[in-house]
Amino acid sequence: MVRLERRTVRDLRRGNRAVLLRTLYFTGPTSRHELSGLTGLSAASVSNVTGDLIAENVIVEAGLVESDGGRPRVLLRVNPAFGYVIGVDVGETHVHVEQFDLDMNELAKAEYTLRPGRHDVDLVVRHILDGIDTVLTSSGTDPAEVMGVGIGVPGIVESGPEALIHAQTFGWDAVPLGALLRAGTPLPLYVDNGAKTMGQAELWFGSGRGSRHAIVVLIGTGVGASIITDGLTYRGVNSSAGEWGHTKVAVGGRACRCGARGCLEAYIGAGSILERAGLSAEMAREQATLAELVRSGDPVIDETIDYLGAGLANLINLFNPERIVIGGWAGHLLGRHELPKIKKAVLENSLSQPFETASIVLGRLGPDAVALGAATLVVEEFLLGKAFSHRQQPAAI
Amino acid sequence: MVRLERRTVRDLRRGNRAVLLRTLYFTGPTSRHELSGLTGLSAASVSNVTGDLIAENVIVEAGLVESDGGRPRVLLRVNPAFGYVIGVDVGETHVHVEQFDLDMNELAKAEYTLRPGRHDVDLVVRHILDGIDTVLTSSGTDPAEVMGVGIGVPGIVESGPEALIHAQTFGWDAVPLGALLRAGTPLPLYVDNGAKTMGQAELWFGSGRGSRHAIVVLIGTGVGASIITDGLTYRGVNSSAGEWGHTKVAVGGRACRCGARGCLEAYIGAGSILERAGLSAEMAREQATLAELVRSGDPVIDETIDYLGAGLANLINLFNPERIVIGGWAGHLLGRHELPKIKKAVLENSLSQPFETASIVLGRLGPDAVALGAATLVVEEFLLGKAFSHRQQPAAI
DNA sequence: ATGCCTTATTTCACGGCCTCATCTAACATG
DNA sequence: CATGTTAGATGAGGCCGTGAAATAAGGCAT
Repeated sequence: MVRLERRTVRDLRRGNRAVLLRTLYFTGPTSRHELSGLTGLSAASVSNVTGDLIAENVIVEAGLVESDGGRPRVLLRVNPAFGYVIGVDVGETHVHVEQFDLDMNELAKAEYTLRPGRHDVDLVVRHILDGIDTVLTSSGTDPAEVMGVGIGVPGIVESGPEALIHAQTFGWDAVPLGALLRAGTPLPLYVDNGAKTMGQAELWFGSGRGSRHAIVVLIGTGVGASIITDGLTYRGVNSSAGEWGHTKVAVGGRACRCGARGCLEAYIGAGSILERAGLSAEMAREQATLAELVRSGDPVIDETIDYLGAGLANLINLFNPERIVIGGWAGHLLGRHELPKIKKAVLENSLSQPFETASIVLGRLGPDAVALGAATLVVEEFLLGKAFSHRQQPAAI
Repeated sequence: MVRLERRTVRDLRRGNRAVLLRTLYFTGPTSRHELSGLTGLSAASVSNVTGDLIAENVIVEAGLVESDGGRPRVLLRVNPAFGYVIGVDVGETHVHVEQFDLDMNELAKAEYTLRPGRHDVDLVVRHILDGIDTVLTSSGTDPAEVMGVGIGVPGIVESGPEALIHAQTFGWDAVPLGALLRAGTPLPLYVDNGAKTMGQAELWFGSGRGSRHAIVVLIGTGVGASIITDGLTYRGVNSSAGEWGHTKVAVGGRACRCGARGCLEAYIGAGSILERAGLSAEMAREQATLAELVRSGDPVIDETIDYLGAGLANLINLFNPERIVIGGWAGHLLGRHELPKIKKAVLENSLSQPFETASIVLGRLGPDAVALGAATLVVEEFLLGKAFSHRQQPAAI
C-alpha cells in the first residue's frame, strides 16, 4: 500500500532546496541560470534558495564564466569544507577508516588488520573508534565538523538504533554494533551492509553513474549485491534485501557455508571456486591462487562462469535493470579476463527483452569503494536535507 | 541516480488531494475530522480539499455518526459512480472483460473462449473491443463515463504507446496490442502483464492488503510474479521485471519452453509437473490431473515443493518482503494442501532473518483477480490524480 | 423550553512559497 | 562612453496550509 504523506508549504521549500543541492552536487560547478534550466525552478526561486544556501555556507561561489557579450555567470558549487564524512570498511581481514570532504577527496586514512577467523566484536569496535580519532587528528578536523560516520559491514544489518548485525562468516549473531559504537562516540552513525555501500559508491561515482535501475554485485570470498531501484538502494522491510549470494541456483547442490545447499556463493564465491578446483587454498594466498586459475583457463572457471551467468540472468529477469556492475576482487578478476564469456552465459539464461536493455560492465572503483560508499550514506542524508520520506534509509543512530 | 523534481505550490495541493482521496478510498467512509488525523492535514485543509472534491462530485457524503454529546460527524466516501473502469483478462484459454464501479463492484461481464494454441491477435483484439461494447451496453453505461480500460496479458509488455507484447507461449513477438486496440476505441488503455495486475488485486483487496513490500506469485501453466516495493508494483526499466518463472534454480537442468534450461517454470509450472510425473496431459484436463496428483501425494509433488521452496526463498533473500502471496490455480492447489511443507522448504532455503519477517499466505481472490487487477490500473491513475511522479506506470495510451 | 456543554466543521488572517514581469548588474563591442 | 546582451535580484500576485476563532449541530440537565 502506498503511503503518501501530506506536505506543507515548508516541505515544498525543503524539497526544492534538496533538488537544487543534489543537482549542484552531481553536476559540479553550475551557474544560477543553468540551475534554473536543470531543475525546472524559476530563476527567481533559484536566486532565493541559493541565497539561503550561500548564507548557510552550504554552497559557495566558484569563479566566473564569461558569456559572449553579457554579464558573466557566477558558478556555484557545494562547499567541500562545509562538513566532513567518515567511511568505515569492516572486511574479513581488515578495518579501514577513511575521512573525506564533501567532494569525496580522501583527507586521511587509518588501517587495521584482522587475523582471519578472529572477529572479536570488541576489537573491531576499538579499531573503528580508534580509527575515527586517528583520521580526525591526522587531518586536524574538529569533530564538530563531522557530519557522520558510515560503516559497511558483512552480513545482514537490521535497521534500528542497535544496528544488530548477523554475519555468519564472522560468527556474529545479533551483534549490536550500533549500540557498542554509540557508547564510544557522539557522531551520527550509519551502519549498512558492505555490498550496499559499495553499490552506492559505484552508483554515484563509478560504473553505475546515471542509472536509475542498476545492480552492483560484489564477488569476493562472499557474494552479495546492491539493488538500486529508482535511484536508491533497495533495502526491503528489514534492510536485508540483496542477499544474492544465497539464492539457489542448483536445488540440492553443493553445501554452502550458510548451511543450505545450492547457493550461488557455493559456486562463485572465491573460496568455493578454489575448493571446486580441488585446492584448499589458504585465505592469505586466495587471490593469487584464483588469479592463476583464471590465467590458466582452468575448466572450473568455465563452470563458474556458467553459474555466474545464471545468477546474473536471474537478476535481469527479476529486476529488469539498465545496468549490472560487477565488483569485488574476484568479480574483477573474472570480469577482466572473461567478460565476453560471462555475457554469453547471461544471454543463454535470460529473457531477451530484459537482456538487451541491461549493459553488463566492470566496476570502476577499487577495493576502497566500501569505505567510500559508507561515507556516501552520510552525504545522502545531507543531500536529502532530511526531506526524504518514503524510502527506508539506514537511519542515523 | 535519484531524480528529484521541483514542485510548485500547486503540486502541493494536487499531492494533498491525492493523499486525502487515497485515504478515503482505502479506509472507506470517514469523517473530515478523522481524515485530519489519518492524513496529518489540518482540519482547515481537509475542509478545503474535501470541499473541492465534493463540488467535483468525486466524493459524496455518506451518512452521519453521532458522537457523544457533540455535533455528529459527516461521513465522506469516494463516489462509486463518479466513473467506471473496465478490466480485461487475456488468458491462455479465454478473454474476460469486466466492468466495475469505483468500489469495484462488478457491473457487467463478457467472456470469450480461445481455442488452446490459437491466439490470433486480431481475434483477441476483436474479443476485447466487442467485450467493451457488450459490458457497456448491458450495464447501460455511457462510454464517456468510463475512466479507462486495463488489460492484463501474458508475457512481457513494453511500456509505450504501442504496448508491444512479447509472449512466447502465445507466439506473440512484438505484437502492438495497444496500437491495435487504439484503432478500435477512444478509451484510455493501460496494458500490463497479467501477473502484475493480479498482484495489484491481491495487494489492494486480497491477502496482500496493507503490506508495503510484498510479492505475489502466480503459478498456473506459466509462472510469474508481481513484485511490490514501497507499495507500488515494481516494473524495472522496461516494465519486464518480475519474470520469476524463468529464473534458474538448476543450472543445466530441465529444458523450459522458453528455450533455456533449469527455469523454475520447468519444475513448478503446471504442465511441467505433469510432464515430470510422466503424464502428457491435455490442456483441457490439466487442472483435474494435477489435483489428482496432489491428492494422491505423488512423489513428484514433493519434488515440486522443493523447487517452489527454493524459488520463493530466492525472492525472500533478494527482496526481503513482509509478505508472499501464492496465487494462480496451480498455486492454490499446492498451497491449499501443502502450505506447511512449502513453508518448510522455504525455511531450508532462505536466510533466517528475512525468512522470519516474511509471512507466506494463499491468495484470497479467485481467478477473476487478473481482470479486477487490470481495472485497478485505471483506479490507481485516478487516485494519484496524475500527480505521481518518479515511479513508472503503464501510461495510458 | 432553555441554556450550557461537547464535538465537528468552516472561516479568516497570516506567513511561506513559487512565478511572472520588471529592474539592476556586469560584461563586450564599437 | 553609449549600446547591446546576458545574469541575477526584486517585488507584486496568486496559492497553499495552519492556527485561532467562529459557527453548526447535536446532547443533557434544569
